Amino acid sequence: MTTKSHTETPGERHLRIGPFAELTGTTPRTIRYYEEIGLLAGGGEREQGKHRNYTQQDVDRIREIVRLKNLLGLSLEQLSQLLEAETARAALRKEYRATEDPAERRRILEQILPHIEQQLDLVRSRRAEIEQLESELLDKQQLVRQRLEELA
Amino acid sequence: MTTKSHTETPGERHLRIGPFAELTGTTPRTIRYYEEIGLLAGGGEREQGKHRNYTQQDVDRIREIVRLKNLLGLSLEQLSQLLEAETARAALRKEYRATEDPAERRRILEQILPHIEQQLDLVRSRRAEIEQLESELLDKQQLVRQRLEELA
DNA sequence: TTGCTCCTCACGTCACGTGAGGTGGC
DNA sequence: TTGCTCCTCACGTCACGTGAGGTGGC
Repeated sequence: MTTKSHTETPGERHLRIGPFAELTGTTPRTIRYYEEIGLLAGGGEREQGKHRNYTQQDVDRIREIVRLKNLLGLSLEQLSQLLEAETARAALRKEYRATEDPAERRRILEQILPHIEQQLDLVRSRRAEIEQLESELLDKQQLVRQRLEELA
Repeated sequence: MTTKSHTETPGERHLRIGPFAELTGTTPRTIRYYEEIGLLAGGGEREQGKHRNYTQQDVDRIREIVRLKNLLGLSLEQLSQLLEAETARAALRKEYRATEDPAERRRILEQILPHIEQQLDLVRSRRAEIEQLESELLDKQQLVRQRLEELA
């Protein structure tokens, strides 16, 4: 067994695009496309022609993108805006940890709340639509079952 | 006020593509495209160049397509298959109404059930995903709120 | 008859899929 | 060194959007 020349850190760029895509439920082409349109900073600086490398944080980020895209049916344009807010939030978190001042901390936390609210609104209205569809299907099912009973 | 030369029937082809698209939450282009790929029988027989006309039934059908597409994220290929089953079900309903034989009716009803089950499965797994996302967001929100309390 | 809506091409776009031909790195 | 994965074009595809130029029907 070979030994790594350095210890693993969570932000280490040890993932190549293949395994990275697999971990995020996408394909290498999708990852390159997201980089192309600016959704994803291309695995750090990289000389032309060299391989992309990703971190575990990148995995989390893309997983989140894919999830929102699939579940909410957002365009990459819309996702891009949502992610800008997400990035802004990450910056705020950093600020948060950097300060000890309670007033400052309160200001930061209060900025985060409306962003969560916004996502919750999207998710809730989707859930309402799904539940509506589900209940209609259940009604149909019930109707058919009832008729079957009547035939017995 | 002008009088129609005939009485309104539910299956009457009185809708032109514009209002039809609006009623279904789509665009004329989308409707033509669905016809092009065979998802929709093009508003009855029609001589080349003449206007398409649709019925209220068509409205219901396309609304259902759009809903399933948006909520479940299905491709038109997958929808096409789902709609074949739907069409088969419509045929079964007709058979159902045409017969009085209880054994025959039972057979028909039992064919319909698994189809509803299938759609329910799709819808339920979607709902589970949405609910998972929602609960994660609620957790985040709760965490931020708690920290705000601690600062007070 | 005049407008408005509709018609049919046909090219554009978004979000990737799919090779082709070549290079990087364990 | 050999394979495998990665690289960059670049064209294809799905689900429409968007004109262009022309005709239908209240």
